[in-house]
Amino acid sequence: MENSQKALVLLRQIIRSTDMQDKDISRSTGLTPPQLMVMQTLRENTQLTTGELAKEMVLTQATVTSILDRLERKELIARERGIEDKRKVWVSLTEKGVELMKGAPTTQQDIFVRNFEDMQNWEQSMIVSSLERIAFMLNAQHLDAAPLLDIGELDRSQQEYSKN
Amino acid sequence: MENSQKALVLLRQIIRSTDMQDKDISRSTGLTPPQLMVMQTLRENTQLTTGELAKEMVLTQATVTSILDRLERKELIARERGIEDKRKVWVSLTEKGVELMKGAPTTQQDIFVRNFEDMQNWEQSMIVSSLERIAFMLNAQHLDAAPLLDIGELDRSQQEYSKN
DNA sequence: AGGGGATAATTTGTATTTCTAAGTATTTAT
DNA sequence: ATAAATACTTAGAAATACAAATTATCCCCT
Repeated sequence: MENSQKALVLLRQIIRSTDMQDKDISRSTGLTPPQLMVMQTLRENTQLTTGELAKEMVLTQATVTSILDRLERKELIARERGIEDKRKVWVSLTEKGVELMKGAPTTQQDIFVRNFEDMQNWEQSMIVSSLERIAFMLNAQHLDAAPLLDIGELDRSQQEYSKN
Repeated sequence: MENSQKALVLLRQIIRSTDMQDKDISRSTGLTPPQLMVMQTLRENTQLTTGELAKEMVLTQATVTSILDRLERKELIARERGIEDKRKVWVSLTEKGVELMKGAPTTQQDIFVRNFEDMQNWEQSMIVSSLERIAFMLNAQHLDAAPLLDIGELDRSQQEYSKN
C-alpha cells in the first residue's frame, strides 16, 4: 500500500480510538460528549466566554448556549456577566464541576502520558515532529479546501442541516 | 513543554482539523456529519449490514437505522434483506449516492495525498511509523481503560444520556 | 420436530445536539 | 448621537442518540 494511504488509514484509526475513549469518559461521568468537551475545555482554560468556547469547539454560539444551559442546571459550570464588557459572559467550572473532572477524564490522558514516556527519547521526538507535520498539513488543508468546496455549493440540491 | 504534552496538544489539533474538514464536506454535499460518515463507510465497503455500520461508527443500531431512513428517503443508499440470513439488512450506495460521493469528499483526501507525496520518502516512512505507534497505543488504551472507568459507574449520580 | 434462547433490525419515546433566524443589550466608530 | 458591529440568548425545527420493547429469523438441544 502507498504510504499516503497507510497514513490516512492510521489517522482514521486514531480518530476512532479517541472517539471511543471520549464515549467511555462520557459514560463514566454521566455527561454527553459535547458536555464533556465543554468541561475539558474549561478545565484547561479556567475562564472563557461563550464565544470563545464556540470557536474552540467549532460550533455556533447558539449551540454552546444550550449545552451550557444544561451544565448550569447540573451546577457543573457557572456563568458570570462581564464587568468591563457587559455583553460577554464568562464561563467557569464550579467546585462540583472541578470535582467531577478530577476522576475518570484524566485517567485516559495519564495512561497515554505513561505509555508515551516509556518510549525512548528519540522515538518521542520522532513522533512529535511527525504529528507536527500532519497537524500543519491538515490545518493548511482546511483553509485551502474551504473555498474549493464552496464552488460545489451552487448546485447542491439537498442543502441545510435543518431540512434533511 | 514535555514531549507527551506536546503530543497530546498536537493530537487534539489534528482531531480538530479533521473535524472542521468533515464539516466543510458536510456542507458541500448537503449531508449531516453522521450521514456523511455512513456514506464514506459504504464507499469503502460496498456492502455492509446495519449492525456492521453501527459497530464501525461506534453507534447503536437504532441510531444507524434512523440515519439510514433519511439517506434512503434521499435515494442515496439502498437496503436489501439478506437472502441467506433474512434477519440481516444489507446496505449499499445507490447510483446517485456513488455520484454524490465522487465530488467534494475526495478532494480533501486528494489534497492530503498530494502534500504527503511531496515529502521525502524517509519522512513519509517516519510519519507512518509514528502514526502506527500512536494508533496502537490509543487502541490498547481504550481496551485497558474501559474496565477501569466502569468502577466509577457505581456512584455516578447523573447517569444516562437520555435523562440529562 | 419444535420450543427456548440468541441475534438482527426496527419501532417507540425522550433528551440532546445543532442549526438558522430573530431579538436584546452593549460597545464602537463615524 | 446614531448607525453598525459584537456578544449572547431565544425560538423553532430537524437530526442525532440512547434505552427499552417489538418483530422476525436463526440456531441449538432434547
